[in-house]
Amino acid sequence: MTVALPRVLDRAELPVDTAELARFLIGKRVVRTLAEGVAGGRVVETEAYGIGDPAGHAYRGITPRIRTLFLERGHAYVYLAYGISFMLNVSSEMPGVGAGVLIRAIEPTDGIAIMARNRGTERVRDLARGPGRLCAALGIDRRLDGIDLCQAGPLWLGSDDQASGDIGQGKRIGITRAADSPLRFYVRGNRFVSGPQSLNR
DNA sequence: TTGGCGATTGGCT
DNA sequence: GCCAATCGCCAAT
Repeated sequence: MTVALPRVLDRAELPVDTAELARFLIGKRVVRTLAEGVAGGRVVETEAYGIGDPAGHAYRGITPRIRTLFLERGHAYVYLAYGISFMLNVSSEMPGVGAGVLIRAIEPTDGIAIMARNRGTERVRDLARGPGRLCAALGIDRRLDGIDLCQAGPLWLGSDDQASGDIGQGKRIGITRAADSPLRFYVRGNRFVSGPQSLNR
């Protein structure tokens, strides 16, 4: 089943601060347009990698790979982690400043059959629970690095279609530097959020 | 030119 | 819970 498509988010709506943007994106929609149809869902988990963050990829300055993290807020930064999984980030600050928000999980709403095929599983809960799974489900790779997410196209951000629920905040997952900063945001109790249950209450 | 490493995942114990 | 898979990047040689 497919829900009516949301409105494309306007860049002016996006908070400039990285942590604020990470919280703002909870409940928004990620929409992927593929040859087979539209796929996507509601954002239920994000992490902020802000200015001067030792865990952020931009910490050591700009390089060719992370160039898109320095684009004006609302652009995609896609990279390959562990040689296995792609990660989708939303650039989050003013042009020339390197920072972003990692989209860690979405609650599938559209194109579930497409995502199931891309993921090789029928279990809806497992389609996009985790940043690598999310990219696999939506067919996101480096070809989408740098695209504008505030414009209708192959991948874009849409408005809320319902209240996002109670938002929790806690430590980020899977990092070693600055590991204790509470920069992860999630919908409390939502079963499409990744990580152990103990972190999602 | 090279070696160590990482914002993960899935399978096995 | 533990661990291997897998590869692009980049700091250091």
